Amino acid sequence: MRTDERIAVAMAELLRRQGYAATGIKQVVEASGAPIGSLYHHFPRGKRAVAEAALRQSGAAYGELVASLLAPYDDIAAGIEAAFTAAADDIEQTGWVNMCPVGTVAGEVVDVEPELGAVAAEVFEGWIEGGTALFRERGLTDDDARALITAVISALEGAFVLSRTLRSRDPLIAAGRGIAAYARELVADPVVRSG
Amino acid sequence: MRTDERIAVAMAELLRRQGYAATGIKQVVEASGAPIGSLYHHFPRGKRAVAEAALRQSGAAYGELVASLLAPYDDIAAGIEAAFTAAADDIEQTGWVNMCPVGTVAGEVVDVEPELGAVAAEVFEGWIEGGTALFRERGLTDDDARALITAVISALEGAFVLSRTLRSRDPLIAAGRGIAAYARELVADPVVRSG
DNA sequence: ACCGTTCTAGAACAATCACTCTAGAGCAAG
DNA sequence: CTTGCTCTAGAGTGATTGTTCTAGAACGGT
Repeated sequence: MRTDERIAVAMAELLRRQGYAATGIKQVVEASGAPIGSLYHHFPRGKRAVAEAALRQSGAAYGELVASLLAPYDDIAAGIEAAFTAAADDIEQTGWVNMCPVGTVAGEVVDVEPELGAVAAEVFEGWIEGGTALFRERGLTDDDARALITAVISALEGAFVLSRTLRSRDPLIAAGRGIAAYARELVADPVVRSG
Repeated sequence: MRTDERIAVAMAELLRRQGYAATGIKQVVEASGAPIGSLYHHFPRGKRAVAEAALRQSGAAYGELVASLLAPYDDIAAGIEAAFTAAADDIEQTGWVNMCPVGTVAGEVVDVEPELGAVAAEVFEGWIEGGTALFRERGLTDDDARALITAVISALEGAFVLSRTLRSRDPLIAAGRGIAAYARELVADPVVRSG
């Protein structure tokens, strides 16, 4: 693995545990094994640039993970419930650490570090595009597919925060059941919206 | 308003914009008008204690707000959709600032400031208790009521992050529709779970 | 008037922050 | 062997962090 990748991975790992502001560049250096000089050689724009790389990298990985969880199911609702259950399993087994830093960092930086916020927005938009395509393949209209994946991601991000804070699988399970109900409703009664 | 309340309010305002770690005690002092000495007189445990007070205070306020949005509706699903729509209106009108700091701070601090995380957990649990009671009054079983309010809060918190980051009402609207569908399903087909 | 307590006021402190700088290691090309 | 470039290496920089300290203002009870 290249040095800049090692740095980005270490940053992502720290971001998902403690967010952006609380993560020091010295911590990243220590965790990655790279010296400070190397970090600033590979990322001349400093901490912000490292965080952007970390967000893009783990955003892509996490998007693929969710897609791979949903893909095996022809029944959209079953796939959604399975994905949320898998998330609950994972978060419990890893000691209630978030799977993905994007949600945490996004909430923290949108108003204070606009460039980082823009990267988080790109990641979210990528997930929405991917999910929309997936659900359209399963027969939903474009509008319904987009609304559904948006609800999936919203519920997943929020349930992660609650499950992590409460140290309980319940929020992820409840959120999964909830959005699965939405999926069933959309499959049964497609909504055609204007605009 | 008492000095310690002014300090907590100023802290809450900063927390919901930039989170815990990025908020400096000097910023709180400046925003509240109180001198540093006063702050450490009222909060001898420092920044952490101020943040705890801010979380409890705005947690209570926000819980009442959501309850007051749901209460007028006999139809649970209609109430949920209305609450999410109201949230979308608010966040758009205030320039995409989060309504409540609890979600942002929770994600940031659970693993790094356990006491603050515990306070966030208390707030979430309070919301869940209140919502469970409300939905039970509307005829749901205890388990269904608890699962539904947990899904509501999860989806609301997550959709806030997405709406704020994407500068769009869509996530809050989609999440509201989604959880409303869950409510309709629970009203039509109550699930009795064992355990 | 006097005392004790509560609260205001901000200068000062060590620690930590993101970052810069200089020096040299490693390597490929000529 | 020399040259030029990429990357490693970490000591050092000024600014900022949360917190402490000392001094005095304000106030109620006697």
